[in-house]
Formats: sequence, structure tokens, C-alpha cells
Amino acid sequence: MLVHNSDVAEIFNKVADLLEILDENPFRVRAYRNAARTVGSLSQSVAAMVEQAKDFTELPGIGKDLAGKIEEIVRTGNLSQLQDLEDRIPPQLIRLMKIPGLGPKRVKTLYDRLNITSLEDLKKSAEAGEIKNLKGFGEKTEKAILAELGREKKEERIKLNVAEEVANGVVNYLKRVEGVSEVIVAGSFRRKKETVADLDILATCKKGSKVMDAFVEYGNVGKVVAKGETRATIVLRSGIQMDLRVVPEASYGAALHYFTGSKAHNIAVRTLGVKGGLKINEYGVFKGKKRIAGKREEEVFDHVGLSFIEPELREDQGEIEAAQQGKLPKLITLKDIRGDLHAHTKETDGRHTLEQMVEAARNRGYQYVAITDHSKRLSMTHGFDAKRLAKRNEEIDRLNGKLKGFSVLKSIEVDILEDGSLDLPDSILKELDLTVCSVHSKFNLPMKKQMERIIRAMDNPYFNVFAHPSGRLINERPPYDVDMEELIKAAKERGCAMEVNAHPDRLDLADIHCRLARDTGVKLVISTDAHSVNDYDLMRFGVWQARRGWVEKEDVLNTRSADELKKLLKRK
DNA sequence: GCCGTTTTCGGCCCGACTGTTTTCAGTCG
Repeated sequence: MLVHNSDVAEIFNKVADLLEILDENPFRVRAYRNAARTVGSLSQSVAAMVEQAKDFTELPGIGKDLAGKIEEIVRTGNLSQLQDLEDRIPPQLIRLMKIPGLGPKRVKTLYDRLNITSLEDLKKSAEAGEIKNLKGFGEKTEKAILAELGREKKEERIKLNVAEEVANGVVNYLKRVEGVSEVIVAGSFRRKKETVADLDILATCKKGSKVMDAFVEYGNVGKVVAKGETRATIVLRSGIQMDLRVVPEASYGAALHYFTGSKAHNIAVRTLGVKGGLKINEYGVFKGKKRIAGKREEEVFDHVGLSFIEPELREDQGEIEAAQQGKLPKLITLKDIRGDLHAHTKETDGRHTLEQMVEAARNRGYQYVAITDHSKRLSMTHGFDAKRLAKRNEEIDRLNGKLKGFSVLKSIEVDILEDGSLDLPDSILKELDLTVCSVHSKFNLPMKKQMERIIRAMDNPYFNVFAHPSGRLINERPPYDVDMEELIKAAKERGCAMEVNAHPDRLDLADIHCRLARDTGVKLVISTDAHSVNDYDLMRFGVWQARRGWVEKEDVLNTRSADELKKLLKRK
């Protein structure tokens, strides 16, 4: 059986949960959680690393013990320690901890005193009024549990475009409140994670401002979870949770750093502070009782000997060390993008004509656009056959003859068929400036077959860009079963580029694979997969995703001029 | 369970809010 990194992470998280319920040393618990995070965000597969006899203790937070446990999981699919724990305490208790307000201590009490192990048990006891009599519980807690159990479960994380819309709404609202100066959304939204769990808003204001009152009265509030002097939590009717923190202006930078996270990054920075005799919290940087910095975010980094780290990098994935050594990447920006290399027209499943798509690309200052309609296999989109494509190429030649300082690139989004052949003959593909190749069928092939299929397609000398490489749709469809590390290697060997599909439903490549591609030397292309003129606006999401993968301008083909681009696309 | 320019033991980031207490534990981020 093949063990995925996520399997290892899940087992470590379970161990951590159960140890926590058993009231074990919290630092031991943290060690398991850190290990889960480290393995979970590794771009290489641990299974392959075991095969290659790699030393896991070189990974941060993995010592001899955990390294052995990773190997055990890879070899057996299980961890005997977890089974021992599950003999001592029902593993279903982990589910109870997901209820807001129930942590390890209370779950343990519920189990010890009322023998509650399931949501059903919990509901029965709450309805019978047994919970409020337990020590540490009360009337309100019991009611809150019942309310939570009755609520529709909505565990999905929020896509970045939805989060952005909600964030803009609340920021504009809060900025109009009297006495408010700064309002910014921090947290994973500022780090531009592909999905976010909630929105963390930071504000500064003058004394006496009613910003907290205004916040809990925001138009779409479904529930006020907490409200204090400096912090409040609300849940919108849509189910989105928002936290507001208010700090003095002098603390803005320290608070912004703190609330941007990630948690792991913060811990690492604070630990550096401790080593330098400093205390860092959301109010500033302190030497003894004296605050020595905090107004600007840069100051926090300064005082622990780091250059400024962009929010997208703050995951404790090597950015601290890079900042210490002055080796941070110079991340790509939206301005670096000179053209879009994935766009559809009305001829297949887009909404606008060739002329409209070209005009819109010119108007936003691009130097080129690749028009990539579907190929015939996607019959429902009325995909192009060789004859129609030849005619389309003529149209583009005519159009290019009229345009100055702008190129329309002849292209196609060609289907990778089940046997690994491309959906159009080489004789027509060779007439194109580039091909964008993708999988749109047979998503559930076994990994070996899926890999053979894709790599065989890459063998075709006219295969240029592998589009939305994992095939996932966020919250809707998991990736097809492939070993992305191997695909990236295969792309490198053959001179193929990989797409970072900017559509917020896809964001495919994932951040860790952007980074792996860059480290491997595979060129990237950031494209919107536009199906209308407005979709070109989605480019920012792709750029953010690439930035999370440490990607620089030089790693991305569509930061080059059209001529340079064509040269780089040529395969040896 | 990890880690080490205060190194093999004794630390491990830090604070706000709620509910249940009567000074604080538990939870959360």
C-alpha cells in the first residue's frame, strides 16, 4: 500500500489529540502536531524518502523517535502507539473536540463522568440536563452545546475569491466608523492561502471609538460569539467567522505581524526574540518592561535580525533561515506578468469572441495573449478539430497583421487522451506557437496508468505547458492520483513547463508544488484559464499562489517578451 | 518529543474572552 504524507500527518494529529485528552505533557503534544505539519507540507513523499533511506531527523522538529514512527507508518500503514492509545481511550472522543468550546479537558470530563463518547451521547445528556451539573460546566455551556449540535455543519474552508469579497465589505464598513484609522485583514487571508478558515481583522482607532459595537452590528451577522474591549468574534449568516482585534496605533506593526501568522512562523520569530533577550507580543517588542518597537511590522523583523519576510512566505518553511542569510527570494509580482497563456473564446466554451478577448488583453497592458480553445475530444464544448484550428490560425495571422506591439499567440488547450496521445495530429500542433495540454477525462485511473498517460503525452515534442496539473477543484474534486514530484521531474527532463492555473476554484499547481517545480528548475506559466474578458482579472490569485511557492519573476515564462517566450518554449 | 553560542537537562510564545468561579481554568487563535 502507498502511504501519503497526509496519512502520516493524520496519524500524528490523532496521537496529539489523544495525548491531549489524556492530559499528557503539552510540549510532547506540540511535538506531534509540529511533525504532522512538517510532513503534511513536505513536497516530497515520505514513502519515497523511506525507500531512498533519507534521514528524517534532518527535518525541523523530527528527532530519532518521530523519524522511527514515520518509517513505521510508511512500512505498515499504521502506528502501534496510536493503537495502544486507542485501547486506553475511545478515539471517537476526537470528534467531540471539534465542537467549539469543547477542548481536551472538558471532553475527558464528559467521558469520565457521563461516559459520553459520541455526538449522540452528547446530545442525549445535554437534553437530559446532565451536563450543566458537571464541575466546570454550567447552564450556558450546555445550551451552547445543544445549539451547536443542531447547527448545519459547514466545515468547508472558504475559497480566496469569496474571502476577498467578504473582506472588502467588512473593511469598507469598519473604515467608515468614527475614530477608526487602520483596518486590515491579516491571518491566512493576508498570507494568500488558497482557502481560509476565517477572517482575522486588525484595526487601530482613537480612544472612545465605538468600533467594537459597530462590528457586532455589521449587517450580515448571524451570531456574536465573543465581544470584549479589544477582541470580538462574529459568525456571519453565511457561516463565515470573523475576528476583530483592536490595538493602539503604536502597536500596529507588532499586531499585524502577530495576527498575520502563521502560528508556526510566529513561534519561530518569538523564539528568536527570547534568545536575544526580547519579548515579542502583539503590542510590541519589549526589552524588560520597556517597549522598544511595534509601530511598523519591519521593526519586529529588524529586532530579531531578519530582513522583511513577505506574508506569503510566513509558514516556517525555511523563510526564517533564508532571511537570516539574506537569501529570501525576490517574489514575482502582478506587474511582472506580460501576457495570459490560457484563454477561451465563444468558439468553444468561452463567452466572448476572439476579437473581444484580444482587445481586452491589450487594454490591460499585456503584450500578448494565447488563445487556447478546447480540442475536439471535449465535444460538449464544440472543441476544435484540425480543420477549424487551421482556419482559426489564419484568422489570428490576419489579426496580428493589424496589431502593433501586441501578439496573438496561436495555441490550443489540447486534451491528453487516455492512451497518452494528444487529441490533434502533430501536423497541426507544429503550426502553433504553443500548446497547453490537459486532462479532462478518465480522472480515476490508477496512479501507475495516470502517470504513464501523462508522461507519454509529455514525450510528444509539441507538448509545451501542462495545464492545471493535478486536476483538482477546490472543495469539489480531489486531484487525480499522480505523483507530482515525478511529474515535475518528467517535465524537467523533457523541457515542458507547468501551469499555475489562477482560477480560485483550481489554484493548480498547489503552493508546495510551485516551490518544488522552481527548485527542480521547471519553468512555470501563470494563466487565468479565462472564459470571458473579466476572467483576466483572476491573474492575481495565480501570482499569489506562485509567491507562496517562493517563485521569482525569472521562473515564470509569461514574464518574458513574446519573442523570448517563443524561444524558451522550443524544446531541445 | 525536540533541542542546544546559557548544550544532554530543563526549558519549550503569548494573550484575550467566557463561564464558572470567587481568583481562575479552559478554550481559542
